[in-house]
Amino acid sequence: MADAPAPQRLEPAASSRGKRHGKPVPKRRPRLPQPLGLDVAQRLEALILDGTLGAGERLNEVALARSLGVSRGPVREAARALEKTGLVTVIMNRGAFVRSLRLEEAMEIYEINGALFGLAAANAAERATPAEAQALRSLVAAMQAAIARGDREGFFRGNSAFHACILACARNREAEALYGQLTRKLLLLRRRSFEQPAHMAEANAEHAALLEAIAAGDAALARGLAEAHARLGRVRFLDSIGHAAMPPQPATRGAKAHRKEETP
Amino acid sequence: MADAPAPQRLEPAASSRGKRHGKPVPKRRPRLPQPLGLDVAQRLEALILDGTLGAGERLNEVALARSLGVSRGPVREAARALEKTGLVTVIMNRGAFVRSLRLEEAMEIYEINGALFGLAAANAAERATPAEAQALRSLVAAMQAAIARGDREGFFRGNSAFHACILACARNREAEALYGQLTRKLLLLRRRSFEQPAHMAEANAEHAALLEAIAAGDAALARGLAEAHARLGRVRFLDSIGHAAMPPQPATRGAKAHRKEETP
DNA sequence: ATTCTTTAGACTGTTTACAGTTCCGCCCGG
DNA sequence: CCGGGCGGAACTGTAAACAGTCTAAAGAAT
Repeated sequence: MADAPAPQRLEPAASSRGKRHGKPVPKRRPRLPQPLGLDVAQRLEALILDGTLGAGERLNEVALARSLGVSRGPVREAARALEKTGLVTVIMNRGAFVRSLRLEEAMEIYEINGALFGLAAANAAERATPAEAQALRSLVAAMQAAIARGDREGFFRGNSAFHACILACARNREAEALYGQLTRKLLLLRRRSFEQPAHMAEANAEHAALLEAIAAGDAALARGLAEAHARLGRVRFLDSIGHAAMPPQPATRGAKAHRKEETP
Repeated sequence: MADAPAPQRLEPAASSRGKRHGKPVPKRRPRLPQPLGLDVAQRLEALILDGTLGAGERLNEVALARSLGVSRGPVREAARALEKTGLVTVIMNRGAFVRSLRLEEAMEIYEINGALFGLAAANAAERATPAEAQALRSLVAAMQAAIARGDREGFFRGNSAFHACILACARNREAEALYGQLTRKLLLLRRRSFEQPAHMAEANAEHAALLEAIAAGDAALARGLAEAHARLGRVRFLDSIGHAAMPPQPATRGAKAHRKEETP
């Protein structure tokens, strides 16, 4: 009995909109150039990938609306958008739930990402400009420096930038968007990138080889290296979480999860 | 100023809900098991792929809502969902427009589809059951029959089923969904599949070879054949529309399109 | 005649209100 | 003691109302 049977409330009192002194987020928004729903969606996505909204948690429309200072409409739109990107699941008459990525699905996404990355690398080898190749080179150097000083976060950022840069070199906007979306989805599982130093060094060596293949214009080699990198990245990920299944159930913080919390 | 300064709104015909004698679809819907927005999205998608909603046309929320017998909320949701799938573009304060796929984007999608299909074929070679192989075989036979009797529609259905079956054999739900989505998006461009008989025969020969590779469990060969099939399919598509650019602009029917109709 | 300004209209973005459903606790009968 | 209806609260789905924006046509000035 971790919590009282009382209904969970994000806001304690919150009787109505009559009082004006304690309201948390009633601030006027200064002419947003984009629809509110999009903004809300981005914020919700950040909240989810950030872990503030735990896996399996329900997105209470009214609570979120009050918390974000908007009405339910944009929140609904945002939830539906996030459903399309796969971050939440919507069930009729029950609401939107933060999706918990099963390991199996993550493996599927890794496969797709590998194919996409291989395609991008091959294209990049044929189409990348010298400037882009140089950018890749400096990114690899930056990652090496991050590894040397044990900067996991820096490595993570460099890694993301490196992959994104290759996708950009491929001149395939669709693939670029798709890859970004899938990669974000993977973040559902590995909340925080806590790679081991050995892993980082290994990955960056692969990066260097791939970069050279691209710079040399060898599409076939680049593709092979990229696919191998994706496969090895998957293996490294599995290794970093214990090599075996380890379903993400022990991580569910029971404090927030008090209902059945199933996400079919 | 007690007298109405200007509160009286002159009724611009067909604006308010004053008249309702000619309402086309006010019928009560019998408890739909899915949210209305989803249903509306599916109907809109059909309308778009069907060509009823021409390229570049604006989706008038109120008109569509009345026409479908629902309110604007679900229509908005549907439009946003279709935006996520890439069938429409939404512009702030201007509305949702049926997207016209440029040839360049279609080529990008063809590339992605090729990578995805290659991945699926390789997996299928390793994981397909004998029953599934048999299903593929009968599909190829059915397509052959359709070709023999000049049944373009039948061939098209068989072709879709064949590809979908391979994706299903790959045991990668994510890839399956993605492939379907991308393929549907391609339908924006080639409204009606009017392949030439020679094209159909060529494609089916490739199907047969691919099928054999999958049945034999040769993943590498299957992947190569699948990717080649995708590439050749792209070439055939280009050939069937004139081999050159031919931008899809002449299709804008002026009757419905009275504005500038640009879709950036 | 042409161009700039004004002004009305239509439509989208957002909010608010209502109806139906689901879920939880509670009471009652076995 | 336990299982099964029963009522109420909370929440979602949907509809309608409100407010701001963009478009476009009409009028005035050059």
